[in-house]
Amino acid sequence: MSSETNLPTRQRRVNSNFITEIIDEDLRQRRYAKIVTRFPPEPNGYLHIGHAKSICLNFGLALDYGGECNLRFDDTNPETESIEYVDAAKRDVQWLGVQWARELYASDYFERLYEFAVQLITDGKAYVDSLSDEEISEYRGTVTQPGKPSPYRDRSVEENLELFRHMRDGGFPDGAHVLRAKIDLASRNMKLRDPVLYRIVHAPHYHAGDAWCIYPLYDFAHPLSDAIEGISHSICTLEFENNRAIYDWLLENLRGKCGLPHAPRPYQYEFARLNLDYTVLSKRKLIKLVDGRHVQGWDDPRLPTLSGVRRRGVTPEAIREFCYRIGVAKTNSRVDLGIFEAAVRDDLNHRAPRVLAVLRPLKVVLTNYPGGKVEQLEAPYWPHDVPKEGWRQVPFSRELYIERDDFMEHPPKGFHRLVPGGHVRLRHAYVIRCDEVVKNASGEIAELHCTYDPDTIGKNPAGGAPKGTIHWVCAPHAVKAEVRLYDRLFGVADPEAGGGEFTAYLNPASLTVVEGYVEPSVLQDPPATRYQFERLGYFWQDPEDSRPGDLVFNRIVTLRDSWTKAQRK
RNA sequence: UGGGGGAUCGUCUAACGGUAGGACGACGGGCUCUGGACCCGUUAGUGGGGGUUCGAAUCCUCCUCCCCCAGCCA
Repeated sequence: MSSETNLPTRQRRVNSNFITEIIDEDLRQRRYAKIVTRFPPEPNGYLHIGHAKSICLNFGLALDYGGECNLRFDDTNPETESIEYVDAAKRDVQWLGVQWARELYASDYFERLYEFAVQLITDGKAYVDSLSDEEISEYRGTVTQPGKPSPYRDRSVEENLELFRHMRDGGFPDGAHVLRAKIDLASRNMKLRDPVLYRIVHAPHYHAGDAWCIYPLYDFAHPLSDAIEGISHSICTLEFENNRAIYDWLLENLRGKCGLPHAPRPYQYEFARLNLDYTVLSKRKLIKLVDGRHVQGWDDPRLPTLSGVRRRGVTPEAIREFCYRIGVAKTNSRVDLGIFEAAVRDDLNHRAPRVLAVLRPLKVVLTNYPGGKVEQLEAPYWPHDVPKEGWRQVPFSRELYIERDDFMEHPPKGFHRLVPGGHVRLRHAYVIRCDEVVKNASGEIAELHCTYDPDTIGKNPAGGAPKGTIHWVCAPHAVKAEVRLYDRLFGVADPEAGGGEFTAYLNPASLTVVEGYVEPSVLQDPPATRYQFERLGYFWQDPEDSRPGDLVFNRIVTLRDSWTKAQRK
């Protein structure tokens, strides 16, 4: 299977899909000198991993085919857009590790777009309509009934030109007139029933300032922006399939005019947007979660926003790998969260040094260990299967903390951890035996009295290897830390299904905060270090809230856990 | 009831008239001072009916189901 990319499949940023096939054919036919794509966010919300799919696709194709990809802000609606979102989007795109050829704004084309509109009017292909928005809606008909022409549809070119100029000059209030394409009121495609091209909005624009009081709509601005930039392949999502007819109509009527080349021209292709289990990927719903204080901001680590997953600790490489794995197609689909988590774990497994931390401490006293003694044990950062080297010292003394879950007074079958009278290996340290369970007045387990076997560093005791190894932290040296345990944001796979308000399905346990202990070596590390807390998961310090004397860790993702899985059966 | 799209293992995705493959998962085994990782194996799919063909996921036909379209949002 030869390809125009000349790249072996494994080195491609984008798995072959229906779009790469189109590009291969276009290149074979020499329709374009090079491929040019664009990522066109509207700056009215934060980017999320659905956008990451589009970013990886558009920038990935540019890389694979030696073309280029622009970052273009599709900013034609002054009432919802702001510079905050532009800055956030740029930050997120850069963080993802892609590089745009040019940073562009549709609003920079407003003057050219105006000229295109005048050209359409001059050609008798657009007219100023003075119906109200309700009337326009009525006149448009329904999916089964054709629309009927507005009484203003046959205004003269001169009158249209005059009116349109006055629209621009500010002579009319909002909604008084619109500019419409003169296409076909009876079209089976509703989008073609004389779509509105311009509306009057007396509002300043965050980028264009107060230069305009008329603004183009997406259907007008987008294809022409593509054409201005020399885009070859304009990739968008499935819900724009019907809009493609307007896209083509505009470019066919304007190509070769107003400075646009006759050829080549861009073509639009649509792929299925990403849906991910247990979360929502729609700007409207994300805004609602943020504004409704269901989460603590756009960068809340539970959110699927790029700023959220970044703060959570997920790396851009993991996001890109995820996008590579899920592929691109036209089928509406919903991706299993497991695919995302697997990509995150695969990335972190080779990136994160292992350290010991205890989230729900249970004190262990080693009754046969000398009171004032402290040993420094050498512990490797990496397991045998990760080809990296490095060690740190971990202190060991008479009092330790272990995980409460790692001790059971009445264990079920198959429990390989500490039990009364049983042995267990302390990771990188000794084998201990539990001699006594000490309880408080209310009958809860307060601490464990154990004895250690001094001859078990690096070797097994005479009685044979214990069944389990558990993690621990030396009590007098333990570093206290707040640990934020994140779980899925919603309790159901598809919060948008089933009717009702989607916020009703929010998972009340999406955030659990515990006070735990981490081994003291982490104090020596750069704060952005990502760790595996052995047997618990991957963690890093929260970039916003963690302080040198007041550590806060986020759980990025858990480890696969075949024990609890087996327990459920 | 109109138009535009889409249907392949549980999930995502390949195949371009010639052995239905991969990833995630699940299941079983191995290894292991992490119940992690890794290794091996197994499971499991072409929505349905006709037709063309030596041969069909792929071409034709009928049907079913799903998504999108009646914003002066994108």
